[in-house]
Amino acid sequence: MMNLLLSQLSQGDFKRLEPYLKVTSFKQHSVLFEAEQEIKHVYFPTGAVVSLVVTLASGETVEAAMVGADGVVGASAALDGRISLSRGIVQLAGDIIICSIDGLKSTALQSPKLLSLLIRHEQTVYAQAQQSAACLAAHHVQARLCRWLLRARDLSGSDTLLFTQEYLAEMLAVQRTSVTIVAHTLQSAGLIKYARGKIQILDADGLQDGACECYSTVKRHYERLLGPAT
Amino acid sequence: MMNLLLSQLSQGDFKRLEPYLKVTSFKQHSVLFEAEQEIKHVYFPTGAVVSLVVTLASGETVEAAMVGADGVVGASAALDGRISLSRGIVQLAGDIIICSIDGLKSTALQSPKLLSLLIRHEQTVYAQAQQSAACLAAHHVQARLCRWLLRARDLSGSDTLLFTQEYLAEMLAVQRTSVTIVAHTLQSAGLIKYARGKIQILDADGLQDGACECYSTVKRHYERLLGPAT
DNA sequence: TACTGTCTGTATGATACCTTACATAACGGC
DNA sequence: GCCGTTATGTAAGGTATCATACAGACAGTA
Repeated sequence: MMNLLLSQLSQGDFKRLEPYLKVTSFKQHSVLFEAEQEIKHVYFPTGAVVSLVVTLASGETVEAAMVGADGVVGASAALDGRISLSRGIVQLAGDIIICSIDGLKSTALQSPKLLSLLIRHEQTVYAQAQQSAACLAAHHVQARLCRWLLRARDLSGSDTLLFTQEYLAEMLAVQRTSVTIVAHTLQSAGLIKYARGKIQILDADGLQDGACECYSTVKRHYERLLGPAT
Repeated sequence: MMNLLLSQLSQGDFKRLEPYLKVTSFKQHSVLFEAEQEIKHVYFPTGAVVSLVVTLASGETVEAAMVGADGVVGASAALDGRISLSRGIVQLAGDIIICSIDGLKSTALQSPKLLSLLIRHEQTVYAQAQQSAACLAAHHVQARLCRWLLRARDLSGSDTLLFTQEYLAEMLAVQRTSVTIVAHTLQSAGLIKYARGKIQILDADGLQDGACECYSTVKRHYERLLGPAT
């Protein structure tokens, strides 16, 4: 599987970027970078799914955005600033194409097409963050969980997701017991099936009915800016 | 008063941009653009303060970021995409320097300095959005109000702010009655004084003690990327 | 088989905030 | 000064979620 941004590059651009690329496998829960640290690499997931999370002084973490093979992590900071704004963690294990920030920046400044892709992609991530803000303020845990599962499914391309309720709780910024309750509800409704860290999505359409609008809003923004993600 | 981004441009860059600039006054609550619309202009506030808000299907609005003379609104979309991701509203009346998106884009592609400023600024807005997400998820109304008032004070440069509780409630994504209660508490504590849409900040340090970490986190991100805003 | 750690279920009281409703108070126009 | 409008205060019941605690179920290991 390839990364959707890289696959949109011209052959020439890709050749120019290629010397700086290196594929690496990451395990679930790996931390790619911490917030407010100098970053040295840019991450183009191919199989892995990465989340950008804010960490608060209390230790609590809140997810702002999720990126998979449809995007890139750290590109904006690579172009300028060079400091991460959030923590980047691997939600779902898989491969990531790592690129040096200097390689990306020099290539982007020579390739309007690449620069354009990065600028538009950055907007899709921004759109996710602002939608997360609205979602956390206005929507209930159950709708948020449905949204989250659908998003993880889209990015992983699989109906089986390896997440414990504990972990979901952290991502949704709620208590673990709250996740237990709504997960139970969703299972009773026949939408999902889960056991000990393994969640199967049985009825994606049903999940979408239960999800808040944020799922489709984020998708719409993405498709407008970068085309269908298939 | 000048815009902080524009004032960092070289004389040559500014001269190139100048033909596309036009100062306009905006009243409070003006809508600069709606979400998901084609944008034609970029906004450099000088006296005005602008908020970027997400509107949900329910009609509820949630603020993701606030920009004043320290920044620019719509620049990222101007560089590419050309579609707004959120609604832009004027929080506090004042002047805004309007620039055509074509003018900004062509100038930015010729001026690495301007492009760099825009890219770094975009990150400060992203940082606000993700912090808003965390804040809405984890922090109480009182701390959020303190944060919000301090931010509005910084951007307006004034200790007197013209906001009704109704309006504050919308920005904080809570009920008006909740604002009344915490505003009353803050007034009793001698931190603010308010009456019929006019809020005076009496003790900014006290407010900062009551505010959540998000206020200083956002400020720190900004200063790292663009220097002290003074 | 027993043991241990992890994951999930459930219960219970607390609480921040919602929702709705209505009362009071200030301002602006006439 | 009167009156409609807007802004703020307050009350009372409801609810989603928190916080904490503990119990049961499953998987891996010895």
